Amino acid sequence: MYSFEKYLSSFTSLPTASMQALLNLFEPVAMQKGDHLATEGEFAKKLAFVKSGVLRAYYRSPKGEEFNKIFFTNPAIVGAYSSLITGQRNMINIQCLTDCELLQTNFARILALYEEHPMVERLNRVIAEDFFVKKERREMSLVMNDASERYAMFQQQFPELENQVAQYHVASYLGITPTQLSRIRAKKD
Amino acid sequence: MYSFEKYLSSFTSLPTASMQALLNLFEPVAMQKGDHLATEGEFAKKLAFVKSGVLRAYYRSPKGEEFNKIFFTNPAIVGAYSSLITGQRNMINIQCLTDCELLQTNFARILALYEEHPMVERLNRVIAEDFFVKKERREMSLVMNDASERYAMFQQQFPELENQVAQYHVASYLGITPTQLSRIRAKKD
DNA sequence: ATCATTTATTTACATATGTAAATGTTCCGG
DNA sequence: CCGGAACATTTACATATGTAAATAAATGAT
Repeated sequence: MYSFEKYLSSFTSLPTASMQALLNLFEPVAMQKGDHLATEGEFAKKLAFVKSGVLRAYYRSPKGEEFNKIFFTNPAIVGAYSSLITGQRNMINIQCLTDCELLQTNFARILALYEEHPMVERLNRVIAEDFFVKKERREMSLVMNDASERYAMFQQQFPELENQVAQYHVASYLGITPTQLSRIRAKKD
Repeated sequence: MYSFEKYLSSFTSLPTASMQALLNLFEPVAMQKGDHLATEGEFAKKLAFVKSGVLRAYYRSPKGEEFNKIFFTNPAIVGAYSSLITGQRNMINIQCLTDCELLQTNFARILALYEEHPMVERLNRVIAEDFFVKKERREMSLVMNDASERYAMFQQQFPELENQVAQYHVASYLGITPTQLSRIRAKKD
């Protein structure tokens, strides 16, 4: 398991005092399978680091269909990022697919560090940029690759995950129905 | 036409000196239809503001097919953002679809302002976050909406644009073939 | 262990979209 | 203006994927 500190350091190095100030904001939280970390319509407040377990972010269409957007496993930062940074109402849901151990804080507390610890703001920017790049890769693959290619990529990007979450969650992530995922799997053999 | 300064101010307010320092980095450039502002495989350097004209960002698949990712019209900031911020080789192409007037600079010159003008770094973060939110909306619509819904959304988001660029560019943006776009258009009447 | 519930696969059919080729249309350079 | 090139639409057919329902398999609670 990657530690939070090690994960943060992989983005940009922080003065020890700033790193400590930042780490101190987070407290351990145990969540259960099915629990939500963020719900659409709210104003998002929480940001967390995934120590263990699996979460998903998903949209819901007006008709109530759910669309999985991304999975989170250690190490990852999880939160309704768009809502946190814009202050707008949150449009996504974040839910534990297994029991999870998180390190959690209120995002406002991080913002409050900016003045005294400018490198925290820089870290935040670097993380935002990293999110951006990952999102770009996913967008690219949604347009350029067909479902069976995306399935192969999913297996590479999240090895093991296929055994930890329901097939229909994977299908939803790939943008297809469980039926179609079954067909793709059947064809591979 | 939105001015660059007004556009920047819409993100976050900057001290006059910082705004001036930033604006001074940019110089007017006239580009012709077909010219490229960024090409895949390079290390991106340029960042520009669109004063007039239309540009597209597009990927190319290994087989050489092109996939339009987004269009840029006034007011917008255009550049191979992922490459600029990560320093990795650029994966996208940015091309003028009409003659364009831009305000252009070398991204490194903006980074060089960070120490003396911390608000420029903040502005940059805010813009990165805005990109992120927009990208999220697009990703969402690629999964949740079918092509004919995406077409309607495109018409809303880029009114006028349909008359300025070739139909197959719009089709590529929607993730469908020109044939399919024709069918969708035919069905509307 | 057993049974009920959830999840996965399969089947049959419907629809959206792709491909390739033919046909129309628009646009631009001479 | 003309004629060719680029673009758009249409047609016919192929394929990917969706929907709904039946069946099979896995899982979890008692």
